[in-house]
Amino acid sequence: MTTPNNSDNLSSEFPVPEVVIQRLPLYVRVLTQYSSAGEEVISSEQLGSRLQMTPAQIRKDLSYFGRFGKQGRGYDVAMLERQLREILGLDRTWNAAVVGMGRLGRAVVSYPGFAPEGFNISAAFDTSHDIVGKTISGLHVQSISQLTESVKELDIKIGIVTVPIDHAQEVIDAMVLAGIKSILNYAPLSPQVPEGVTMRGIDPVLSLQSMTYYLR
Amino acid sequence: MTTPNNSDNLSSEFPVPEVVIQRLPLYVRVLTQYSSAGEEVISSEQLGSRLQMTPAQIRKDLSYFGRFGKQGRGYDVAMLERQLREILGLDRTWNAAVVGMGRLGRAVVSYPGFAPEGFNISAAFDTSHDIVGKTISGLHVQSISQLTESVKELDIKIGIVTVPIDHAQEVIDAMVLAGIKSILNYAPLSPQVPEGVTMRGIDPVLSLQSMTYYLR
DNA sequence: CGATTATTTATACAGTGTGATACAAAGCAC
DNA sequence: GTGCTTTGTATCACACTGTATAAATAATCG
Repeated sequence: MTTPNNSDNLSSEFPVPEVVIQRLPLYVRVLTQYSSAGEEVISSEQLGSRLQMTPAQIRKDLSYFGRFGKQGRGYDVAMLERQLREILGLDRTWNAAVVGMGRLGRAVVSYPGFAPEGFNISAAFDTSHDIVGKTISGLHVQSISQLTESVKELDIKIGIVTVPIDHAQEVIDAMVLAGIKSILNYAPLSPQVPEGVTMRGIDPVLSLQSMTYYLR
Repeated sequence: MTTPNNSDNLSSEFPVPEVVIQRLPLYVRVLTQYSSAGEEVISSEQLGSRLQMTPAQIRKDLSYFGRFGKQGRGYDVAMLERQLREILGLDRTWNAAVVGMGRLGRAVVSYPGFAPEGFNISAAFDTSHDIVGKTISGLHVQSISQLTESVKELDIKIGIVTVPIDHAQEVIDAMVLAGIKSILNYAPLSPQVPEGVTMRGIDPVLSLQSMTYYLR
């Protein structure tokens, strides 16, 4: 049985599988689209066909957190979106710090996709003295030694790593030391992080390298 | 039993799980590091500690493709790297086309991480007449209508999508029509692709949105 | 140089976790 | 109230991960 306690399915009672958590943002995205298309109700069938998943998979994922649907009708789009955003912690904004203000870091801080989703890049850091002190995209670039201080001052909860591979692990260590618990890593390596710190890697080369297998 | 045929473990005989394929590039990466550090032999134990995996996991993954190790010794670094690269199709170069020459597309074509790994961006496309005809990072930007022709002419096997979300699906459809079987998608949506086409999404917002769950 | 010990792979086996199927219960429409 | 739709979940099936072990190789020592 997937749900060890059949009397109550609230999320905090037992761990929700990581895969499920990773799918929730997909649901949110589709719900947002449906909502702006003026739809008020959506079925697991409709959600599933959009995401190429079985309807049952979606129902089961949602059942980890409660009962959101109406039988014979489906899910209220606005309500479900609101609930899922709350579950994921997307009903507020989050401050992030970018470390590494080279080409990649500049691209990240000027990427317009973060802010509308509630992710504010509120501080920028680098190790090189050539860059520290400059202002890039409205951000004053600070020395990495100021990281801990800024994290506290600006309530930064997310670290974004855009340094070259040979500095990545030390930057990540510094982030962990500064109390950051969520790290988005653009450097092409698999870093070591302690328990309790969540890491996600963005690595297009890795994606390409696994696709070529199917090309031969 | 995971290996339905115990007499022969060669890859082509039965499907290798997708998760395994996605881990192989990680192994290649660590092997490359070990190799350039002058190490000649590596154990599944060492590989595992680098990637935070159990040694048995690694041995089992490798066993899908053959017997590469020597008992009591480990794996020959150079040999295993060569074998894995061959399995993944990384023992050659691949040509890719980028569609969408806005901010993101420009960042992608100027990203220096692709070429050293054998991925050459050999053509660039856009829909906007403002951009078509310009030269960006040494690439002549063509109209999307020329895609099929270029794919054949330049032996392009990989498509990279960097258009805004509202054009992404049609661009992907065009790529599929042009015979492209591997697509790397930077647009924040879950596109529909037919069987036989492999898709990988690069979406930092999605990654952030699943990490915030653990922050609350 | 042969025997013994240590190491490490390859794999059988077991347990866990994830996805699909099936159906009873619940709501809606007419 | 009857029939239709869709959810929530129990059950099943399968894929994946971890444990344990036999076989093979290397290293050590008498």
